[in-house]
Amino acid sequence: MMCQGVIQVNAALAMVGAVSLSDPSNPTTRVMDVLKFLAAHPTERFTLAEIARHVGLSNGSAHRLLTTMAAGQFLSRHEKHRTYSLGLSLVAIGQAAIAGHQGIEIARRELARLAAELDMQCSANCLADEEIVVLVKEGRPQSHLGLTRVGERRPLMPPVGLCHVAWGEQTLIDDYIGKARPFMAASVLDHLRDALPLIRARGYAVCANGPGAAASRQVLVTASDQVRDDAYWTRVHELIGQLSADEIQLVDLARAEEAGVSYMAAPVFSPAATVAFQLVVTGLPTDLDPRKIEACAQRLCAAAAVVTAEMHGRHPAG
Amino acid sequence: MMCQGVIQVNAALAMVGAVSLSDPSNPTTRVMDVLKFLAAHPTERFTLAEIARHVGLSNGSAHRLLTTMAAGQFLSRHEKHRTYSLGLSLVAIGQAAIAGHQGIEIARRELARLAAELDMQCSANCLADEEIVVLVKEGRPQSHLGLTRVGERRPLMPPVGLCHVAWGEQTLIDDYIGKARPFMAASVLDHLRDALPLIRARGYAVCANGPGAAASRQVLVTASDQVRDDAYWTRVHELIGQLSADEIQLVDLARAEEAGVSYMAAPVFSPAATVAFQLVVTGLPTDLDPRKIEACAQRLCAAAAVVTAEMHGRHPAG
DNA sequence: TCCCGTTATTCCAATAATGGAACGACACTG
DNA sequence: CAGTGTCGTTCCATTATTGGAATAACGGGA
Repeated sequence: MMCQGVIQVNAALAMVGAVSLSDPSNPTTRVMDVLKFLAAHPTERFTLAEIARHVGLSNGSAHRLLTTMAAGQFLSRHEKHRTYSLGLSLVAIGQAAIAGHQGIEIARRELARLAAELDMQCSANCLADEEIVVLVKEGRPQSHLGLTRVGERRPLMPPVGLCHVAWGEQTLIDDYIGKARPFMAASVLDHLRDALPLIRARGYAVCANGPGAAASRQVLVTASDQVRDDAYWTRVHELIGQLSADEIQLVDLARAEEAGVSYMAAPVFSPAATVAFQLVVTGLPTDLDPRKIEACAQRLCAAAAVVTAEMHGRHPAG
Repeated sequence: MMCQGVIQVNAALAMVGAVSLSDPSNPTTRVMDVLKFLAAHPTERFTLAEIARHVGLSNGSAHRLLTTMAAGQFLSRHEKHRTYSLGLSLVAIGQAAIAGHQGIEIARRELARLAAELDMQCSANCLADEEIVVLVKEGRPQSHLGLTRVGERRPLMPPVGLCHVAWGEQTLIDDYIGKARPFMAASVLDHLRDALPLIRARGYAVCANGPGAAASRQVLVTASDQVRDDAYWTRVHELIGQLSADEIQLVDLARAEEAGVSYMAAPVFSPAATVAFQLVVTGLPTDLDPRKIEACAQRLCAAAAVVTAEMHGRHPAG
């Protein structure tokens, strides 16, 4: 029956607040979309027309939007080339946001320590509106693939964001699995479902490397430069279908020796006992033996625990 | 005749882009206003009604605005207390904005060095839509008055923002002086006018301490907590009228021994040869002799020059 | 516990923003 | 140097958002 799916979707929407549903063209959303788009490309500059295309605006609307934002220094405008990028006001606002979330600075400190100890790439990301947003990055700057650049956004789809999902609300879990279902073999889907309790029990998530993970990375990274059109989503969905069980969650750490570990993640909890953000370690050597991996994971969890503690977070009861 | 004033105002508006004029209730502006308000109070949390009052919105509009922004993690919502503050997405966007403005990190480094050397409070601020926005702060954290907190905003009025004005466009100068004119004695106004070429020649601005400066600080600081209503502007205007010539710009450094220096500022130029932001030193000891003040100023200018150079800025030809 | 002031949320008519096209300007190219 | 495509800007009727009041849900105090 199709009914169940519909009910789930409605529940999720009611949960979120139904704003995105009833407002097909919310002006607030457009402002945020412009900022999100520009934040995903911090070093580039875009013309009015480019931005209009990327966020789906008419030139006329984009013109007033960008002019207004530039007037307030939310965007900085390069007069010569008529291009826009994030403005200085956002620097101030970003600093203020950090001041309001003590966890961020603590996380940065711990991630830097972690990156130095393990000589790996460490980052933190949070969940924003069905997307994963990179908040902090420490360690070897700008990996060869430019994989995780602060401000970048990726859709919440396997195999990323598992910590957000594993400790998230039931509706989020249902949504996550629901989005993956059409593209996964039944056995792999079951593996994904079973992975969540395991992640909760272990306290961290670990994904194996492999052709699916690599291809997925490739697409997601290169795709961050382009519009998320139907072709993009088709590719993403195809890639999800190609993921192996180990690439979704590595149950048996011994199997890591085959292809290595793609990433490990551990959650940081907020005072409200929800996942504030997750700490991620990537760029692990491929020749790590299970013992080393276990040690890395424990070190990562320790860092996450420190951050949780210092920001007065609480581990959810269950 | 009144005509001249009107002409000036129209010129200024045409300059800015006339967006703020023709759009009495621009939805983009409202988003920015909410962010600006929350950024000015990074550590506090506000209810929907409070925010609606402060930015001048109806509860209904504020509700959808805040809900939408919270859904995208532009605001974080405290479910228990139903309060809002800046969200994690803004952390990412702020980091991205910093990545796009190389000058910021260089400025932070130089300001930190400066603060350490001089044991004073150093900050950087930029001009945004007729307001001064604090971008960076280094040195003794949170002065006794909480004078300059990152994200805070102050109206562009004497005696602040002189570097922005002195090297700014003629329309900005006219606007600045025009706004001050109604509240200043003619002689003081002349002093202000004459100060701008002096600042350009010296390469920095320096204001003396005194009753006017102190009172002004007091009002501006305490006022950052409240709505900018008519009463607020009346007080600001009164205070501007009370400023002495030395409090606007200290022509003779020897006179500093009387009351000390309120602040010193030097401009950092962008590649387009405009003022990107200004570096400010505050919290100077009151017992500095003119030689020491001169040395401080030169050290400040050196820092500004380093930042300008490293971000490939150009000093304006004139 | 109840009450009361405040707050969050929903709804609809009034209002202001939007999108599309047309214009003017620019840069690039052959 | 002219042609051509793209870009930025302006304009107006259509359309979606806004503001205000009514409603519901708190939360603090006695």
